[in-house]
Amino acid sequence: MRYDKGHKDATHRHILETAALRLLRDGIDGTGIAPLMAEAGLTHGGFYSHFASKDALVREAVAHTLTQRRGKLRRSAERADDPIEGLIRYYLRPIHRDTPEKGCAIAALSGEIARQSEMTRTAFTEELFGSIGVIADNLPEGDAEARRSTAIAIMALLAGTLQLARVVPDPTQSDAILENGIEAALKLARGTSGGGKVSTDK
Amino acid sequence: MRYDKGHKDATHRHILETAALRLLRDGIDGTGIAPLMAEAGLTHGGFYSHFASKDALVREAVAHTLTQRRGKLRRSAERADDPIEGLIRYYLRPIHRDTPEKGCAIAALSGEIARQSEMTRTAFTEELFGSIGVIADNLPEGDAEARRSTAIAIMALLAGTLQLARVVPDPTQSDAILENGIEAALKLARGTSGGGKVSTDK
DNA sequence: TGTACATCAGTGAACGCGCGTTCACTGATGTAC
DNA sequence: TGTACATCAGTGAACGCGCGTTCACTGATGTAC
Repeated sequence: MRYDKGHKDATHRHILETAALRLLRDGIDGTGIAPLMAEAGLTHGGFYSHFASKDALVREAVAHTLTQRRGKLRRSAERADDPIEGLIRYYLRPIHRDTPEKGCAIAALSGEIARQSEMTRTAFTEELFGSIGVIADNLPEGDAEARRSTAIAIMALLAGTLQLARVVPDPTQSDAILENGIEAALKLARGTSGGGKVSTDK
Repeated sequence: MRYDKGHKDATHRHILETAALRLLRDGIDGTGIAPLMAEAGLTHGGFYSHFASKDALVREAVAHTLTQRRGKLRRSAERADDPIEGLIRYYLRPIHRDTPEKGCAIAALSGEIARQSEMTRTAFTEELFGSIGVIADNLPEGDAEARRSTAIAIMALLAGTLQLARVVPDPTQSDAILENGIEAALKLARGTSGGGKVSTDK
């Protein structure tokens, strides 16, 4: 077809973005090459002129979406009066539970990523620590090392909370899990110095 | 063959236990009926005289293993001087990260369970709250409601931490995540009243 | 006690299907003359 | 400016394979007589 310059790159990115949404929604094993390419408006044969393998796609798509979402996470903190509270409440929004393709790749995929090739796990780890860095940057107290430690725990708590909220079918119970996760994350964020505004002060 | 009474029940349980290990190790999509039955020393055709479907097996196997492990979790608390610290340290042992079939089904499977039938999610939820109950029973302070809330957060933090530790390929970094999870879980467990023995008191 | 038969847990071939991957091909367009 | 050709992103049939599920069958043993 001899498309104009940049056409292939645009297609590549389009496949990547389509893949990211499907991976978040259906998981790695649940995402087939042929249906994915069809959703991107292409036929499956062309896939291998863009990616060496499904594993390579997963690696690239997950890194792509995590890098992109990291900016959204950062802005959710900047937008709020209390940055870390803004970030936590943004992450645990009901829409991020109900629409996994809008939610976090760490919550949606870390269980499956743990069973992938070391190359994929390494790529994921880099992005993971990028997101942890955004959390650390918005913590109100402590030196860099202490904030990093707290940020790791908050990341684990947020991802774990979103997963449990997705498992529980009853909406009321699931909402309570999200609210509970917000309170606990704030407690971790505010350290040993106090209960914060969410918990009932005396 | 006309096996003696109780033989079928024994086989059923044997399949269930073999399935639980494979599910924890390979995930739901990664567990095939034929290889599973072969590992149990049977042929795959017999599967459907024991279970109505793969979905039914998953439901039953995950419930089975979670009920069983709940006892181990409870004993890990009873064994320790500080029950909740014993429980947390038991859950986040490196062997539970390195050998998923010995670890927690909530950490290994909640990502995939979120995509299963509502029937399976309901069964899983019941077991989930059973485990949360064990954590709540071992918390040192607060009324029943407060302990339950804290227990939910600790459950999410522990499962999230184990998942992140499994993703990260570097052993030193992964160990640090586990240690960090222990500290954070203890902080949540000990509430607003103090830093506890793990964090550096002044 | 000895024989005939009913039972039913387990067998293994077969089903249609979707998977990841390969490959000979197409055909629109940029480039060379 | 007009024609011939090279390029290469995308096509679609085909590959072997493992999946979940079905089903006619086997054969050891408990039971009936």
